[in-house]
Amino acid sequence: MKRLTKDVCESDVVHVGVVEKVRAALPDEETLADVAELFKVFGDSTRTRILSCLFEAELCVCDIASLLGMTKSAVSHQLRILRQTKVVKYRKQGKEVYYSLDDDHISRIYKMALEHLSEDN
Amino acid sequence: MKRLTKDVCESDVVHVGVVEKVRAALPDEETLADVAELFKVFGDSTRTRILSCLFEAELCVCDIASLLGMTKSAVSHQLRILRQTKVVKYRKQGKEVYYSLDDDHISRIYKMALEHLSEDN
DNA sequence: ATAATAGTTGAATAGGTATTCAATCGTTCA
DNA sequence: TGAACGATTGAATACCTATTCAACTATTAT
Repeated sequence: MKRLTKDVCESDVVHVGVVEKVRAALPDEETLADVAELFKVFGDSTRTRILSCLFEAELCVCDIASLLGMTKSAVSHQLRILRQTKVVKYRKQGKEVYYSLDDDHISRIYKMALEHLSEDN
Repeated sequence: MKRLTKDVCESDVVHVGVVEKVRAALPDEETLADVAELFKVFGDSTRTRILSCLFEAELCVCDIASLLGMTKSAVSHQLRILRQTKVVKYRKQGKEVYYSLDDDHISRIYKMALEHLSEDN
């Protein structure tokens, strides 16, 4: 994804002082990658739609598929990603699997985004 | 990205009552698409790294390229996305273009994500 | 045991996207 | 004016990813 090359800016015009200060303050690469990873999960409208359903109620795969007008397969693939990233949890009951939000950080972040979008119209 | 198919779940086992309640409570598609769009911007580690630099100081393209070890071109491409989505703003001074964060919703959302990641270790 | 249904999974495909490369624009300075 | 540099841009490429399709598992009911 990222690769070093020649043209990295060897100029003398770089603001050395500021740059060094900023470099020292940066979080480590791993943390930044984790942040990006978390946001990537939210950065898909199918997953966003699934989450907005689960804000309202615990639902089975078939319910979600019905709400989104999508196949169970497509929904299940996305639920797998949400499961792996600990965004949703599930319980099995009979033939059905019920999904719900794993913790409320999720809805806080989501609601903050909605707020952001509405405030600057 | 999304497409209707036959297998959408025509089953009678769907929880009709709950589903209708949830459907009524859902935000409109456009809002959900906007939310996903916003998160998508954060869902790339290059952009996350750029933002974490801009949390610290206003910087020119060359500074950022230097900090990330990337070409000015690659950085500029990502800055364009951040500009278009109103996440960063810029001012031109001489030959250089200085970038900074557009509003502080951005850092609030970002910091909430960091918090989320650290809390559940 | 068999049929039916809920859900999952892997492979294939199609669409999306980040980086590179080369060309270009705009500004400054000699 | 022309050279140098910061920055942007478009096209090409290579990688990533969401959905489809078909096969499969597990559970329930007849």
